[in-house]
Amino acid sequence: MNIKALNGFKDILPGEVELWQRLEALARDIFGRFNFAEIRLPILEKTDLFARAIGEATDIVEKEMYTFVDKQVTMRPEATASLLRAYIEHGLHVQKPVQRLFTIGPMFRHERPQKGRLRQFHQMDVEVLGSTSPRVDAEMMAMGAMLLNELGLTVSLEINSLGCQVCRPGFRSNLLVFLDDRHQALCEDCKRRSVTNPLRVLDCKNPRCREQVLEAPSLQDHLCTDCAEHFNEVQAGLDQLGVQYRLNKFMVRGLDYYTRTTFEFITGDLGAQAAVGAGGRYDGLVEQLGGPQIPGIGFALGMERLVLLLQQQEAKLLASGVDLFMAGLGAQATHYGFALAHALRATGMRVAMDLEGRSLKSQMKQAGKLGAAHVLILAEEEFTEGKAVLRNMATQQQQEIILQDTAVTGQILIKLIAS
RNA sequence: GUGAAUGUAGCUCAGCUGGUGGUAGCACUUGGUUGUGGUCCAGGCGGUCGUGGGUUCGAGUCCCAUCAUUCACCCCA
Repeated sequence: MNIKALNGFKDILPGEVELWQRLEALARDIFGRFNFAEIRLPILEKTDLFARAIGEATDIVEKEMYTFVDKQVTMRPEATASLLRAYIEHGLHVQKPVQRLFTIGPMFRHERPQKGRLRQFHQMDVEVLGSTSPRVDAEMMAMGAMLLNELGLTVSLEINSLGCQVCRPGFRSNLLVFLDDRHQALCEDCKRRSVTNPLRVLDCKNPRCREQVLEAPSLQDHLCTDCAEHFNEVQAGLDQLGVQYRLNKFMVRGLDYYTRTTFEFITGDLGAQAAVGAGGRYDGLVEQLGGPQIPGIGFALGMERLVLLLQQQEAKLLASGVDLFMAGLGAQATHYGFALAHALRATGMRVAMDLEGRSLKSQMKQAGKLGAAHVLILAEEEFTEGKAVLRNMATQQQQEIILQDTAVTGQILIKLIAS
């Protein structure tokens, strides 16, 4: 076998899939509690959409997109751009002044894979459009925290404010002056960053840069009164809802569209991939994409990273996949069991049956491995007398049952197993 | 895109300075129990040693290339 999955692409096998299902089910439940509606979006969009939304100069757009060059289309590297496109295209802002939407699905970025980072990865993406209320920011983070908490994960929340079009330019030019003075002391990456994306120098991991940056002009001191007040109210909201967080004035988000509130859910258990979820406000983005002047805020959770944490933090789930194992011995009895299994499945019961004609011992082994709650033993001798044996695998108790036609026997079994 | 490490059974791994691929563990399977699971015991199935070259009488082992994986950088969820 020399055909393998592509580098950075993974199969999710039975065993792990159950974890994904549990994650999605809980997320849908919680998003529902907060009155979010699901939206399903295409994976392929015009390349231009992402270039405009994410930013021409970002790494994602510059070198990480899967693009069909001849068709000018790209497999989405993130969900927000697509979601806003759909929002604008269908005039959802007219239907409801505030839209709360979420979407779940695969994203694609051509990066070098490593732990918690794949080329096809999955995100749960949540957005609120049409509100500038700081309560929305707080509620959104509270919802993320609730999900992580109910998954049993310990993850910390860091927040910051990046200001708006009014206050960011002033901060940016002050920062540029500061970085110019220290240029020689910065690492190579930061020398480059100070030209391409100066804000990113603030969260460089290099200890020397960190030291330099300690005295850098603070974003907090440059916030205009509106932004400062907004950020204060966000924090007040988090306090009111009892959400733990930490102010990180060096936190900068990578995508160009963020304004004001930004936040990250961080773990120390995933190596270099600390962020399991992150997002922020993007008050100018809808307009920038050709829509009306509508504010928005959103965040994405990395599902691979959550699943890794669930596995790592021993959040195990062991559910029996089988209610009944049908064990048949002999042609006549097996013939009857084949039909009985089908009748039971039609009523909703999960029934497993070995169709290979193996020994009873082997069939019992299979039943044990599958975690079957009960086994119906249809053996030649009893079968000719119209009887069979129902075994409770947990208690090891067995009882004889009288066989009738499959429909009637099915009803009897359902009652016996339920009791 | 950069750096480093690693590729031997379905999985986890032994295999020394080159000399016949491991009674290895897990998993799968058969039997011990003429018809009863999870434990135990005995057997069985299972390998192009990532791939392609080279050195050598001889390569899993050394050299080169290539592909893949992992971790880190970059970036990001």
